[in-house]
Amino acid sequence: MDKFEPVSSKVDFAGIEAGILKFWEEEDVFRRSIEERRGGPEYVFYDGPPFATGLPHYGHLLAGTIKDIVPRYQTMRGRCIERRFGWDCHGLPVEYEVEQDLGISGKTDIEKMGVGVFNEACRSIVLRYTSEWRRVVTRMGRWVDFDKDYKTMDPSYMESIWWVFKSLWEKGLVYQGQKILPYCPRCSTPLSNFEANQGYEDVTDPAITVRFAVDGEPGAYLLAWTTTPWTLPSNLALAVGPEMEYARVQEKEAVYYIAKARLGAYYKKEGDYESVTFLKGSELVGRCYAPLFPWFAGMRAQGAFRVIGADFVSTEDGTGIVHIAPGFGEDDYAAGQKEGLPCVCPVDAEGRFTDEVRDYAGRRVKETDNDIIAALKAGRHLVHRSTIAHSYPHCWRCDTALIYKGVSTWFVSVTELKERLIAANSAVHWVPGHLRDGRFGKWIEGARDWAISRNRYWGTPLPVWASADGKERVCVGSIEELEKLSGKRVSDLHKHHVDALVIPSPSGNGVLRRVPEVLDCWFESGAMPYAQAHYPFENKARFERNFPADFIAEGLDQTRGWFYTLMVLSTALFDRPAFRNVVVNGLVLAEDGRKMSKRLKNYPDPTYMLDTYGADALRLYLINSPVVRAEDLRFSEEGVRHVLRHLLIPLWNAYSFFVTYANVDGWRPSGDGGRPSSPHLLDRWIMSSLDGVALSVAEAMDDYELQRAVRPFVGFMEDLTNWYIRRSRRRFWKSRSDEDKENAYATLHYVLLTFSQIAAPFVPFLGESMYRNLRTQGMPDSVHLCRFPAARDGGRDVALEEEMSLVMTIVRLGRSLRSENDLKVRQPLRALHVVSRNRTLLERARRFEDLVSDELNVKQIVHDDRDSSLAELKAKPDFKSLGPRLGPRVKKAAGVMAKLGSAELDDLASGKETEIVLDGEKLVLGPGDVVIERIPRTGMVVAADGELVVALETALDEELIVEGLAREFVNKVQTMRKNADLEVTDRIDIEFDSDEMVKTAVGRHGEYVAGETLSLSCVPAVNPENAEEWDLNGRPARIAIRKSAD
RNA sequence: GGGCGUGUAGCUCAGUUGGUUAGAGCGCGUCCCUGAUAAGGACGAGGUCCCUGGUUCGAUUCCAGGCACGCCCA
Repeated sequence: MDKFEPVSSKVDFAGIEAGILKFWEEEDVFRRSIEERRGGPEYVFYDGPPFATGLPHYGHLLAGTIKDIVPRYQTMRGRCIERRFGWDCHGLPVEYEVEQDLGISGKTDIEKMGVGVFNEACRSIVLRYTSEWRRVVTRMGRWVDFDKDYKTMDPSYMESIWWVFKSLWEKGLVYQGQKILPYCPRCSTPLSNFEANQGYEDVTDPAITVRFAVDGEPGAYLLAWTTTPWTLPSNLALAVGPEMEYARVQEKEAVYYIAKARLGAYYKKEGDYESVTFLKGSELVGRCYAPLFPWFAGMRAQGAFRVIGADFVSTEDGTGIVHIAPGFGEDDYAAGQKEGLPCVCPVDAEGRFTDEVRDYAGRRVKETDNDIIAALKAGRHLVHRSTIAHSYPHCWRCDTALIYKGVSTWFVSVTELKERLIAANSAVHWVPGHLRDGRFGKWIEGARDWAISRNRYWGTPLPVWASADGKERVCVGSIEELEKLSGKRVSDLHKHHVDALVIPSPSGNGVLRRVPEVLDCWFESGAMPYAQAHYPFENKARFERNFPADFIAEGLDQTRGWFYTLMVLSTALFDRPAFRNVVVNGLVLAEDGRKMSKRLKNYPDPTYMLDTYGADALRLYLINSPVVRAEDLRFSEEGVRHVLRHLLIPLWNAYSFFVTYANVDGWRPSGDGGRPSSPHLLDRWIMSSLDGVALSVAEAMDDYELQRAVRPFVGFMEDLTNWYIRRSRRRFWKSRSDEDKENAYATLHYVLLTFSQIAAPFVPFLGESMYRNLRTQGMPDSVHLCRFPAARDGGRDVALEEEMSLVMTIVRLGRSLRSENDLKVRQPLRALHVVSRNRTLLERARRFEDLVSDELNVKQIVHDDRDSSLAELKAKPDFKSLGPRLGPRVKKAAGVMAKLGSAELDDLASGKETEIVLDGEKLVLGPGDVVIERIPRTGMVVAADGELVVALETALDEELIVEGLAREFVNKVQTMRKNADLEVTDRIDIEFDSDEMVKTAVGRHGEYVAGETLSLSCVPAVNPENAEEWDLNGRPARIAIRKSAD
């Protein structure tokens, strides 16, 4: 290979990416990037399993990008990182889909058709989108192993879950209890609270006020308010706030008790009742009342139907007297427990009244509201009836209104673990950091016991076998154990297989059968660290060596999901967090700030984005945004295009520039592609900047701050393309090869090659494409097999970087002066004055004299240390220094300093001390106490920045004008060359016609014109053929170019 | 109602260990450049740094209380 692959400046990123994907696959690069690091330090990554019931969206692409960048970077730091993809296979979403597919609904239907049939149907659909996922994830450039993926329905995975469960069981952390949970009557299952909260919707419900006749006070009633009339048959108590004020309202025919604060809501004016007296809630506590319905009236003997005191009673709405049904509300249940009340729950698994409530037996509870209200009215219990619009939870999957009811459920006692959870969490590095003690920390502190069981079918069964009376229980922790206990072969742990197995009672009392519940899929994903490794049945030593994970990354929604379940299980099992570093990403919203919605079509299709802009642009756009710090991102196609235009294309152009000229010159890197030792200041500067970038990127990546890691790219791209290459272009173009040209090539080659390595984790395709072409012999065939470029010790030359930034300031000021004075850069000027009292600064600027004069097209740079003639000096206090010293007098001092004379100002500017008088007191000012401002004197072509003043000599003489014309002429010819699509190496012949001045200019600067335009001849002609009209600084010209014969 | 986060230019976002002159990109206007061309440069307009108090010589920054938006929890 004696040339680089030609690189066109016209670039098709999507096409390049396709080629790189093919290369990765054919050369097995991903696998090699792991295998080559075997034996080295391992870096452990856990991938949170998605439900594959839908297609990946931007949220997945974002998380996937983070999950790719960090391991790619760590791989380049020498770590060995396995990345297994995972699939969340179990759970309600799948069951729901199958119900839809099969056209059935609810537990009755499922059991009628057979759990085995149903579960196998579930198994058959869970993986149906996996190939689509694989395609998109791969297209994004993410390296993750789909072949060695883990599935939560694998027998080995499920066996480990059993081991986890049994471990908790043995630690006494699992218990079965009754809890009031949000319950979906359609799915026949309790939901966790965080699931219930996913489905709040605004609905209108009945809101009725009913009266309860007080025992021993004929005609007196307690008023209670409820939005769930169907819970009234189960009423067992009424609660009041003991400290709250209540009113006893005397109406014509009855007496009503109601909270004083709620009087106004029920009585518009005082005349609505006859009289009113007040009493404290505590005075009502203990009074008894008559039940509304007969069915549980017998409970009176057990303490029901009396007034109790409770602290949750509020007067925000209702009557300040709360109807208590312990079977149907969390507060109610807790109050009931406290008061020793019985608990009734006459509702079956499908949300229908049981036979206990005779009148409504078999009917869905919500559907009985109206009949119950009618019955109450008939019984003269109803006082008021209206409706309320409020937010009420619905099943996040099937949209059915949830009910709250007591359910027999298995729990992990998280409350018992709380202190240990907090301790484990304190060791985790969260990005952003506030999550640790903020949202996640607070969540743990307030954690309640975790309901882990589901009364469903498609999930890992609880490995508990119990006797009919529930007194004997055996927890099984492995397949082997189950085989031994049941005497049967076991190959599948799903419900329809293991439910058939019975275990003989250890005490000889018949057989134990498995309890019906399956585990919540959150329990399964939380067990992922162990289960994906089939721990402890396999990989024991390896797992223990590599636990916890170094890194995970998911969305903010996992605070109460995966992050939490991972933490609970790892703490329960090992008293450690399951991950050391976690990057939390925010929500990707549509550009209009709303959620992305397929229905609204308010976002561009990911595939279209990938095809149009490429994965690298999309990745970089996502990463270079606050969404990697858990903030929201409004996704905008414009933003992706911006990344492409301002980062990727400039980089590509720089690369294309290099390759094009290197090939023209037949330049090849000598040696190993290591850092060249050029004496040229530009070369040394760009390499120093590059070191700075490598260092910043590494630092940010080591802190897991991805946006910070990407930020230096922007500045570097500016420096490289807009300064280094532009300023160095001539060094590449000059026809003679010499040492300087060699240095220029070697430097740019080194910089591009190194930068391809720095950028590789972020833009893996572009990085790879550049690297593959630029790499030298002996280097790995993929950039992703390289070591990340570390900033070399002493490689930085910070002084040089500061110098260059000074030079850039001078140039910026000079350009600004030209622009203000309408002097185009092509017009040479006599001189630029660089003026500063700071000799060091002048000295530094002097080193780049040639660069500045060339850039600003001036014949001479004049350095001077006297700035007073160009700019007026003004002094202001340096508040940082003088503020603490003078305190309140600092403002006065500012006034005095504003009036300083030129002699004093001169002294201060020259670094001498001076005195001012403040409140009659002498005050010595050192140079550190003042800030000197330079205000360019009006009427002069002067600009200032800090200690620096720059002035431009604008007078033109004949020589300058002629030279300007020559430049103008060259410029037009170049435009014509380009319009004619000539190669940069093509030679041309020029004929032109213009006035004498132009002819003089072309004649006098003939060599320059020939060199710039690669013209073999350039002659005046009377009427040149195919000439183009031009205006050269106001002089008409006709120019014709023709590609030379040879 | 509670928790967490966010609030800086028309838009997207940096920044501020407290220092009197708050930045970038996009967009807009004027001009320049045209061998980086899906570009580039200069200049300009555009800001009560959400509000109110407090601490301080000095607050966009720290503290307290509000407001708005988002997410989470009730």
